[in-house]
Amino acid sequence: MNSTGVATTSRPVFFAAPLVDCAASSMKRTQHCNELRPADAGKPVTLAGWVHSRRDLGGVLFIDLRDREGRTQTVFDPADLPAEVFEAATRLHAESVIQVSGVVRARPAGTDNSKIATGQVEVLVKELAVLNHAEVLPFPVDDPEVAAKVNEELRLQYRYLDLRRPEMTRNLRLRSKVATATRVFMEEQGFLEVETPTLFKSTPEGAREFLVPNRREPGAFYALPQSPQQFKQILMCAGIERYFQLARCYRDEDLRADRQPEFTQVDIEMSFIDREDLYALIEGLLRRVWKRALGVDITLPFRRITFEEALNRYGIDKPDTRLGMELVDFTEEFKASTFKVFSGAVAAGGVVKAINAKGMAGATQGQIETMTAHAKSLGAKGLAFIKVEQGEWKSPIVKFFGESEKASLTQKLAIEEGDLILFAADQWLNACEILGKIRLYCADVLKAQGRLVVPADRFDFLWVVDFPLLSFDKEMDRWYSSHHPFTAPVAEDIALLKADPKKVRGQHYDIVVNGVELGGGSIRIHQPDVQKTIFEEILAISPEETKLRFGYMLEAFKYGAPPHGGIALGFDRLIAILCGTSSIRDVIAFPKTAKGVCLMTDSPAPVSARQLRDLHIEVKAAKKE
RNA sequence: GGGGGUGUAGCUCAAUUGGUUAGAUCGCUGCACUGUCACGGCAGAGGUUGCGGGUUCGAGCCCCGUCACUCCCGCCA
Repeated sequence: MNSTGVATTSRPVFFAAPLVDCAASSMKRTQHCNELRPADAGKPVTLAGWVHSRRDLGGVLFIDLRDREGRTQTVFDPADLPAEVFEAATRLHAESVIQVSGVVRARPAGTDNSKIATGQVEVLVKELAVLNHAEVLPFPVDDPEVAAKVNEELRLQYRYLDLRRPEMTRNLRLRSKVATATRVFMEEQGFLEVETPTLFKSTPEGAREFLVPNRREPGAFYALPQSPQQFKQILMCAGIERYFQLARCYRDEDLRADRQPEFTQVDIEMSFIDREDLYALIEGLLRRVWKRALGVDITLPFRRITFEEALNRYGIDKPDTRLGMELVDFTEEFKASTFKVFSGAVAAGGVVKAINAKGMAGATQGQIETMTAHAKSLGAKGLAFIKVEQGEWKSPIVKFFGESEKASLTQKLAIEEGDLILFAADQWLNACEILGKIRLYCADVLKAQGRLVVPADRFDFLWVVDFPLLSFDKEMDRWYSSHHPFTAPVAEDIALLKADPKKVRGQHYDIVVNGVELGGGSIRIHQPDVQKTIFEEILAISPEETKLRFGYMLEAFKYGAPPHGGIALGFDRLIAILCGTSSIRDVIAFPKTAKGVCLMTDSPAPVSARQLRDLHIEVKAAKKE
């Protein structure tokens, strides 16, 4: 096949490994498909890749050859080729894998293609090897517009075709780049990457776990870790001082666009630090990542906002500060209002808050109903609003407002023609959360109408701090950890632990960008007595239970535990933000559906009776037909 | 567990609101074509309208059930 005597060039060969196909092994590729330029004219080359498109003009045939790097046009001229080679080329389908040898030449004047990087040259083919003949595809991979709209079910079933699309390849490439940048940065900062077990022990707190049966002891199970939390703290006790890991984590909860049953965290833990050290570390890491991935210089340090302020101004603990439309408090103004819904809420210890959805006075009945449903889902009776149209305030409640109340609203909300004002009157947290949800809904509506434009390259980072350490579960009548039970209280609040648990702030922090919770962490408790107090007196876990579940940790803390803290960043979400996609499925090579199914391999799947017997498992549910 | 959306040719979508033989683009097959690059031209094939019931003279369209995908709530310490 190598009759043209294709020379080995001095250029670096893209893949050093030999091709598997024996027939073609004497003809390795010399360049990839995004490499040839006019300066290469006259060179004998060999390219390999997928048939991206074929243009058969009868006399002359063009095939665009594609590999991971790009595309190159190849030309088959029957005057120059044995009939059977030309014939074979005319029969090629899209996505067949071929290898061609030939000579590079500049394209004839006027036939350059400015859309591709190799558009000034082409390869005049002398030899062709069909390495794999592709059947007709279930969906096109060459047309970005059509391919992007293909039913996700098909894309997941034929994921290897989906991943050939340049958009998807780009995502995986960026993911790899960020993973490497992370490792390099953490290494520079003196961190050790330590792997922790994925066969762990069940820890009933938090997310539902995947259990792994074990054949040696009937009824005993491993669990896949929700995160390496406990191992990384024990590594601090082990004197590692600075640990990180790109850790795979598993949670058996219902899925979302940004949640998969298995996902990756950039997991970090450090000894002898306080919160400031951690903020600086993560800011440095994210600056490096943004620079490497997007070439963007992000501004440091990040803004900080307390949990309370985040709720007060944005109605959510992960604010998207790009959207404006901040919540405004009117508790004082409506304390004595004749509108009983407002004054009554204040009398009951609640607040009155409002937002101005600029330019949404034309909201449809359906949109108002959707917003009302949001409010009701959080326990509100209804949703009060004012439409400002034709210089008038159109609202069922405006008749209750006095002049000073109206003036105050106009001033504090900067009300103008075309605005929509929305109110919430309830207990503080609830009122904030209602308007927080409505604010996001309004932003979506305004974005769809083109009235709110958020630049794609804007990234609003912020630290959310001073979370309450504990939350109260009314149904269960007990306190539980807002974050996790190893979070240290803010030092000056420790005295309040038993007296007023609600007021205790945790040394917990979340990193948020554009309204997405990218990660969170905390300074941990390293004194066994404080930890014991939290477990037994606050969380009301019995000493026996504590010993059973966390005994090894409390034990480890007895023998010299350094003060320590850490954080975990959602790696998939991080990559999704960098790629500008809202679904992490687009940045995971082989994701699962919303029901946790892999459509390509058809897992999960039944196992044989023998496997079950070995594992001492009896399946009682009825078999599906 | 609950709510919304979607399901029609290999792909992406139509089908005048229950009425004749379910259409179009791309793809596919065939013909012709020597400078295309989303090649262009001519012709053709391709359908259990997700599946199962029901209402009706008549159902892609209405009703009930079911399956799959998707978005959201609950859940995710």
